Amino acid sequence: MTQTRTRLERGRAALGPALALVHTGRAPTRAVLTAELGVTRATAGAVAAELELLGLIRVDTRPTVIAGAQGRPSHRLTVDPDGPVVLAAQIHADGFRAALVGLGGRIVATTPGCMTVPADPSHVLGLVVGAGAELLKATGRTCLGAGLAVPSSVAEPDGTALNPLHLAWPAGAPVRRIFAEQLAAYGITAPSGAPCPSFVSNDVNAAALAEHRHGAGRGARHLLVVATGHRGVGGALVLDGRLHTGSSGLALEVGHLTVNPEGRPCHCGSRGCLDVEVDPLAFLEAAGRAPGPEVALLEHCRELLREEYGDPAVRGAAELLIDRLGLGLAGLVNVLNPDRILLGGLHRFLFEADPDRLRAVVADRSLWGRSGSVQILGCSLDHGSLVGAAESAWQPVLDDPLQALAA
Amino acid sequence: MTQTRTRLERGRAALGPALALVHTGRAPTRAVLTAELGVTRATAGAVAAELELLGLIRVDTRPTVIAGAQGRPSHRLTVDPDGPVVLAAQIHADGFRAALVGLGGRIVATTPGCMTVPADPSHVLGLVVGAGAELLKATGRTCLGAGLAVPSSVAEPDGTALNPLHLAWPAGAPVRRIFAEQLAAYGITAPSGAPCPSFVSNDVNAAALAEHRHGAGRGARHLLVVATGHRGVGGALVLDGRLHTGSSGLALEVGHLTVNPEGRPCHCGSRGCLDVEVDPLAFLEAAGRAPGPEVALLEHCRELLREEYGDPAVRGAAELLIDRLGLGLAGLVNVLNPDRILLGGLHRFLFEADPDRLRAVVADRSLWGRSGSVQILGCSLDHGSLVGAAESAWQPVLDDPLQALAA
DNA sequence: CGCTTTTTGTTCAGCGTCGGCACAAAGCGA
DNA sequence: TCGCTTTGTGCCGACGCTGAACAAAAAGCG
Repeated sequence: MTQTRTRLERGRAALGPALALVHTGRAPTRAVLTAELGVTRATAGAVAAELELLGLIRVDTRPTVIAGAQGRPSHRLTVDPDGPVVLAAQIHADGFRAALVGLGGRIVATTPGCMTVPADPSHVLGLVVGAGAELLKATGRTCLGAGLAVPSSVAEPDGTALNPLHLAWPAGAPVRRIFAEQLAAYGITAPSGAPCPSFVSNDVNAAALAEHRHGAGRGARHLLVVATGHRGVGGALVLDGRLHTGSSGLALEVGHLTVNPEGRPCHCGSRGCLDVEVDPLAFLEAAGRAPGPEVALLEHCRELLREEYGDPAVRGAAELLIDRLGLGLAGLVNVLNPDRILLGGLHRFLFEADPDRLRAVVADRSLWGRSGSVQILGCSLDHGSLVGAAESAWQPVLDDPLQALAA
Repeated sequence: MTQTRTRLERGRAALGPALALVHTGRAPTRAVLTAELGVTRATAGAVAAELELLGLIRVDTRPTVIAGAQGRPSHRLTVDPDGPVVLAAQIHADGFRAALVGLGGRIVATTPGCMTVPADPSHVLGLVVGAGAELLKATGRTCLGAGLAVPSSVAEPDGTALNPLHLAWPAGAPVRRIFAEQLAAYGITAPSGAPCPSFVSNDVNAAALAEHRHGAGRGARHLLVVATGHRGVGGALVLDGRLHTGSSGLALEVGHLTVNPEGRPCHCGSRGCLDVEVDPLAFLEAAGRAPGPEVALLEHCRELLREEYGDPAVRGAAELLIDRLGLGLAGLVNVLNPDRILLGGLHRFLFEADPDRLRAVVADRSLWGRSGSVQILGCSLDHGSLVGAAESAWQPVLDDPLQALAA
């Protein structure tokens, strides 16, 4: 009943991988695409033409000569800047943000960060989806999917938020269902009119995915991400380009690794957990500073570490926390053996205050710190969780562009 | 130059998956194979015929009627009992064992367990490969590959044993190279005459692979295996049918999780590690028993747990160790979120002494013990490491039978 | 004891896809 | 201006899969 818009002769199977290569910037030209896909030039050409016809990428045939290169100049491949987008949404303790994200992780449009206390899930998700609907109307873009990042474990396959404590939501809130309902309520659908494919994920998981594809995690085979927000520690693992969320979405709950056997009690029943030993409050307390207003806790820590690292109290507190963080990371290295670790939030600021100290602790306290060398870096994206939420929504398109665009 | 032995018209891509299904017993008939592969009956028929022609499986066309089934009886698919084998070898603290293992994890022939102190790697590997050569000569089987399991971390990609402490080998011994050399020295080659494909892996990793394919781990998506041998604790993780060994082969070093903050010092520099808190010596000491001879330590523990569980000292020691093991497992559950855990060695005996206690501890001490339900079982194979070593050697055949048999 | 129904195995035509090849195009350097 | 190198494109042939028709082997049923 629907006309086949293209007669694709070859390259159907390579369509997804090809799009993923352009999406992550690993295929700047058609020649590179040919090599990366391991197909003939003919097939790569057909694939590029088809992706252009689908409105996903642009093939720039103008002779853009690369200096020093011999032979005929290759056609440049870029993500179509006017192509379709996905709706990305992020909820955090202080508010929310909605954005439209194109291929390549490019934020096409975004709301300002909206400050509000996200008490009731339906209400907040209504606000953020409503903001997204405004953006869609204003830009006139087609929307292929929607992704949401929340600061909570998300149980699979039901899509419920198990511990959205920082949001004051009820535990077990059916976030995926509410998100889908709000999308429907605001009339956000797939081009076909079918319900918009929607995805909910933990914010650190989302950020890890974004970093792996567009940030400091590019090229890592086994990427471990550990980050603090205002409270609590989150972890994520990207294995061979795919998020490892465990059998029920609850993997990488790294907040309750013991990093200080004589430490303060944790709500989990144990004591000295990473969650309570290496967070902004613990840092400020160790540095002998007043905690200040809740919203600015993290920024306060960053300022201290940047401006007052000469102060022995600050430096001592930092070193104490770096050592404990290193102990936790070493435990994870022993279990996961990643080739790269990215740190976010306070962990990143602590790391950047004294990179060598953290590296040394991890190497000393992990069994094969020296042999199984692991690279440690800070997260590099400004809105990692937001872009990562978009990534999860892009995934079906990257897996099978034809099917995803038809739906 | 070499004649193509078969004219394969269809099913080339499905050949490997089909063999894997028969290998793991998930395709007892051609009809099931058709459904599992998601191809047409025609393709499944061609695949089965080709695999039979390659001498890997048998298609039994005799009318083996299954009671209660309507319609035409399906042809039964079985692994060819007279087909090719791989050489499997295992080194442990007390000696070694060599075996020939066919498809389906069937041990076709094996040496008795040879007791010796495996001091020099070249010497022991010479002995075990020599024993394997004898078996090959005696049975006249063709050998498609060789796998070796050792009680040590094996670094990738170099194939060196990093901590073969229980073998008194030097750390960093190039086990993979030595194994390949000994295979060449004993004239064990691929049918083509090329060097025999050889693989070295950690013994717990090997056992995990075997359990996943032929034992208590069948059907698990994320399988965690934790086991003790005589000394030390090993872990392994099978993700979606593939062993997760980390970026340099050193993942799942679970021996140094802290399970008793005030515990005994460990050689790793920390204290209260799983490695020293839940092993046979710790158990016997807690039970107030004399350790006895090194070789029989594990068997001694098993006897105690089976015969004298009524003794309050034994029971108390068991419960203490179960609680500590549970704490360690809970940490792993938080990080990995597996859907099944298998326990081996002393851990298995402790678990079987009081399954409910261990399950309760894991549920209580892991964050989502109740929600993300994890199944705990004991290992089920007699020679898991041996069969697992064979599995690693079978892998290329399962991935691409045509290429593997041609090589 | 036929016949029908159900399920499975086999053969064959059709065709979608892909590799390989030849040719054209586009820049560089002598 | 003429090779040389690299890249893009059209065309042919072949591989390998789907689908359908047909055959076979049991169970159910009057």
